Amino acid sequence: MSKREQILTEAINLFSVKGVDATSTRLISEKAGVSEGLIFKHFKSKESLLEQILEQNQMRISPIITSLQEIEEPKQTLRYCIEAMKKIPREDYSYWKLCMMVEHTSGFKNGFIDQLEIFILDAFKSLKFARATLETQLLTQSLKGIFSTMLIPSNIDSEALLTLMLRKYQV
Amino acid sequence: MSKREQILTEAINLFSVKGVDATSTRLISEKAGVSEGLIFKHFKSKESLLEQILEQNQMRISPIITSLQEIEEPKQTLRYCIEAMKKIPREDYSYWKLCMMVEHTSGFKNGFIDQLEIFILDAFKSLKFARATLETQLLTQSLKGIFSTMLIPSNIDSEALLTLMLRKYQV
Amino acid sequence: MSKREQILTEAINLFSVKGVDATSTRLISEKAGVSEGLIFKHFKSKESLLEQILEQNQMRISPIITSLQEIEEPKQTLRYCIEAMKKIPREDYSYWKLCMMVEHTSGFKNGFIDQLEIFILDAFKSLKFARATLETQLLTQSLKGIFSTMLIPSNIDSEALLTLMLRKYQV
Amino acid sequence: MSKREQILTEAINLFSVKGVDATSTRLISEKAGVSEGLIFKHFKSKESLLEQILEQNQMRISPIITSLQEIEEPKQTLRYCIEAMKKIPREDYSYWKLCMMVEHTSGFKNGFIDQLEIFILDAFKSLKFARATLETQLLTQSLKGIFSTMLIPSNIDSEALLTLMLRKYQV
DNA sequence: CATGAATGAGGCTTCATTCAT
DNA sequence: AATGAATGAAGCCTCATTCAT
Repeated sequence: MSKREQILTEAINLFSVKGVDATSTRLISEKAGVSEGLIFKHFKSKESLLEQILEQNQMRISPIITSLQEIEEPKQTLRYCIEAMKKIPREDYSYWKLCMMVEHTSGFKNGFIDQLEIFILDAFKSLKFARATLETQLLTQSLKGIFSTMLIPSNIDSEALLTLMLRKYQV
Repeated sequence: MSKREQILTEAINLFSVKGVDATSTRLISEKAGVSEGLIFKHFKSKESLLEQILEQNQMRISPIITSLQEIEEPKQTLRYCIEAMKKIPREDYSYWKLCMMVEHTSGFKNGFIDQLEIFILDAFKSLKFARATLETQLLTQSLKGIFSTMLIPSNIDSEALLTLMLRKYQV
Repeated sequence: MSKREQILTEAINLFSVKGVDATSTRLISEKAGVSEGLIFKHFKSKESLLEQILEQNQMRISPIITSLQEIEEPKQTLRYCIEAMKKIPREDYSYWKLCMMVEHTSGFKNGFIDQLEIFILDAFKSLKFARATLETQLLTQSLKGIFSTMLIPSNIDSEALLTLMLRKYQV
Repeated sequence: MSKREQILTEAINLFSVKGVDATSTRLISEKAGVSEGLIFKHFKSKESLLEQILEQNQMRISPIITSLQEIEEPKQTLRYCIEAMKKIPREDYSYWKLCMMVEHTSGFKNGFIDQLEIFILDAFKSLKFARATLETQLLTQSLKGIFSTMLIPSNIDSEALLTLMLRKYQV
């Protein structure tokens, strides 16, 4: 792993645990085992480091989106979306938690669940749900709630919640 | 409003908008129209200021809890819980948003919805739901998701989401 | 003990233990059980509080000086001076330690031993010591060294040192 | 002289003149011609800066100790100890004054004279003094008293005092 | 590519002091 | 005489960032 990548990795970890502002570039450099100056050589500024991290969105979600696009049956789409968060590799949790945290202070809106929204909407429409948009928003927000129990340590069995959800939507 | 209260008010506002770490005590003092030193006379430290804010939990939620306790019919309890967030005074939004944000970095867990959990659980049990605990967790997390759309600016009609939710639970 | 005196007492204690600069008026007020403002009502400023403390010099040393003045025999004077520090009441130790400390940073020079100097000089002169002045300075500085072992906790038996000194001067 | 050394030098000077607490890191940085932050890059904290200064003890005294160790004749040892303070380079005065001042508030005990103590004790023992320990303590404290007249501006001729002392001990 | 010395701005906090009550 | 709220200046320290090497 290149030094650049080490910095990225540690920054994500620290940002997601302590928050962006509470994480100093000094600490990042120490954990990454590089000099503090190198962070600025590679990323210009702390803010831009954060931006570049958040831009990893595409790269981290694309395999899941690709699979989604291949599904034709709307019910299956729905099931896939509800269970999608189970497919996230454990080492990406920090990244998605960071996305979640950032949503509160900046206008950023590219959490994991957000990106499933269009697929869910299409599925509901295909299934002739009255008020498909509203149904989409409801499911989306519910999934966000469940997703957060996966990212923040808690003693909630998120998989069980997803199973229950599947049954509710009969998919 | 006493100067102490002005400080509390401005701190909540700023914390909830910019985040705790990104809000300087200097800025709080300016917005509150007091000297910076006064913050520390009243609250000892920035950290303890945050703690004292978070302790307002009881005071801010008790009217709603009190009403809840008087309800006997479980279906009505459920309806009340689902619609509870509508009863939050607008001037408390910042406070609850702050609670939400804090959940991610500290272990703090007293968001608004969290406190409805026991009532929801009792209701589900009374209604003989199989897996009442799981149902409770699902509803709770869904409500959290919806609640966050109320606190973070978005173009989602949260009231409509709640209505839809009521219908789903047939209450 | 009046509140004014309580302030004085605690100020002396704290100054002598932590040093003047490291002792805050707030701490003094707390230990003295009075409000911080009262210190300034009585003493105008922290600096002036210190000055008023240091002015207690006369009051704290006069009984010893009085006895000294009544002695006619020079050898007895010498013995009295050497043993004088034994006559200091224990509750005055803090005061004299403070005097000692202050000597290093301000030009203040009224430590306990300093005030014996003229009597020692007279005695040496009466005893026809060659270089009476020099002898005086030597004895004075030696006594200062011994005195400091009384004021700063150490495992030196200062009384024994004084006895040895008496023997050296054959008084 | 490196910036780190400039900081050390100025810190010693200011500490010894105004006292540690009365010397601000800002002032040190200004006198040293560096930014205030650099002090903390090099020394972590003001307290640790002081500690690192006090640790210079060995470095500053070792040439004198080395010479002492080479002396075999006890009388000569005694003479050397009594006159040792004359061998201190003038630019070290501030350092030793600081050591002296610090003795009063912290438990620190490595003043210049303290380190001659074992040699003096050995000498007295070799010379078959009754109560060698007591004699040592007496001489030590006397020398401390004299030493302080060298470090604090006064119109006492400390060299003359030392000469007188030599004669008293007949060395 | 990588470091480490260096900086200026700003952060939290404490201080001595004042003033209305 | 006594308090407690309030202040402005200053203190120590950390931060993101730059630059020479």
